[in-house]
Amino acid sequence: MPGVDAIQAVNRGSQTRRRLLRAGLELFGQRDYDNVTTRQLADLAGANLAAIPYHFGTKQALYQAVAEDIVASIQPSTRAALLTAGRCADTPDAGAHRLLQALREVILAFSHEVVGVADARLRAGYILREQLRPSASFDVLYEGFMRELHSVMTRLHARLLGCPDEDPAMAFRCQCLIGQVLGFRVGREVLLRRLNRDTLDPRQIAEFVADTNVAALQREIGHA
Amino acid sequence: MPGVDAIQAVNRGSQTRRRLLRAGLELFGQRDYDNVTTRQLADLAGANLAAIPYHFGTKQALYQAVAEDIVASIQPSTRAALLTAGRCADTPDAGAHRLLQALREVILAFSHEVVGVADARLRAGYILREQLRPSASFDVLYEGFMRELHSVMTRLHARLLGCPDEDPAMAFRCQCLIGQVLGFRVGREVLLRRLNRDTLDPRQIAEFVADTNVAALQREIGHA
DNA sequence: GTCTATAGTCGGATAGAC
DNA sequence: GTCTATCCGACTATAGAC
Repeated sequence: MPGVDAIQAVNRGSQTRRRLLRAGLELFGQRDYDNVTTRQLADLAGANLAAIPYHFGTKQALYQAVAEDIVASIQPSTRAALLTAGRCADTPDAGAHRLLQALREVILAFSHEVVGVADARLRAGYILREQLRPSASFDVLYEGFMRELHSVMTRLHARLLGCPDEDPAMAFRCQCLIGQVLGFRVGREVLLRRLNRDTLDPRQIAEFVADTNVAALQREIGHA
Repeated sequence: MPGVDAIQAVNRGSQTRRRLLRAGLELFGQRDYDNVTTRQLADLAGANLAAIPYHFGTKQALYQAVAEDIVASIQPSTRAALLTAGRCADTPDAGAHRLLQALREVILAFSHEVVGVADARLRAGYILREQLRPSASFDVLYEGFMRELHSVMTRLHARLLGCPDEDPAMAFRCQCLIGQVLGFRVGREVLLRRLNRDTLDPRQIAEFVADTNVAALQREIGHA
């Protein structure tokens, strides 16, 4: 049986670990890997420099642990929206209205993750950097989230437009849709300058993207 | 009058300078500022390490000179498309067909710059990094290209939809459009995995984005 | 203009006391 | 588990010969 001292030591250790992960998200979300020093990570976490090799082995391993943490902290509501939409796309007699509704929910959830939730800026920063220069963390992010998002959206589009799931045009449409959301994150500075503002309302962005795309699809289906 | 030797020295110097700029685009387009060393720049340019301080003063100054080079090397055809479209948006009696045609040309030109031309990947890499973490180079890029692109697209949309230029919704739409193109650059890895391919055809991307957006606008106008 | 050699700084990781 | 002290390597920029 472990003594009280040992248990306290374990708790202290796991808290240091958590604070290092938090500092990792904060710093790697804002700056490139090589622009973040182990000293900054340790300082921000209120930990000692040697705590990084101790808890993670290397700086690189801490960086990857942050990716796993990002995947693990995706909102349950987003997971639920993807699950519902996936089922909906698999239901043969689902009508256009229900498919569009599901797509709308997925876009809103994804937008919320990218521009809405508390750490959205940091997490999106980390993910975008991984996209520009994939490392081992990219697989974690892809398998943990992106693959399913892409797959569900593609199948919804295929059903709505009466195309096979494998039609490349469906993947292209889906890529455009994701790009629209990411554009508000990547091109944020440009948009702020254009609008002469210094903030953007995340909900407004999410609803704008969802509404314009759903409306466009509605017109496209009606027209066909 | 400068002697033959002096002229040859000047030529050699300006060629070294040009090769350093080229190496800068190559390396800063792929990696973050701090992930590129002056040694790598000098090696790739076939120049000496000390040539960087000599020609540019500092590594940072070389980095900024690359931004100016990017703006300067935007295709004349793209400049022409923007100019034509801007004039078109300012012509009070321009019909929807002409406005849509102009928009189409601008999207094609922009897509070509981002995914088509020879150094598109490198230039887009540089610009995307600047968007994620703006430095002094961001102003160069914004004033040299982005502002006009955004402005022209916004005005075209405003005319097409009968809204005032200042309507934030027009800027939002424009942002979505730009995001769609950038999405194929940023999310390239994800799309390739989804399609189980290892290349994408730039022309296909450009025409896909242009066609889907123009068609959607046509339906929207017809419907209103 | 170009080169070699070097100064000066800072980074990640380790060793070993507590 | 945490700390201090330290090693070793890599980087930018400069000095000064050619």
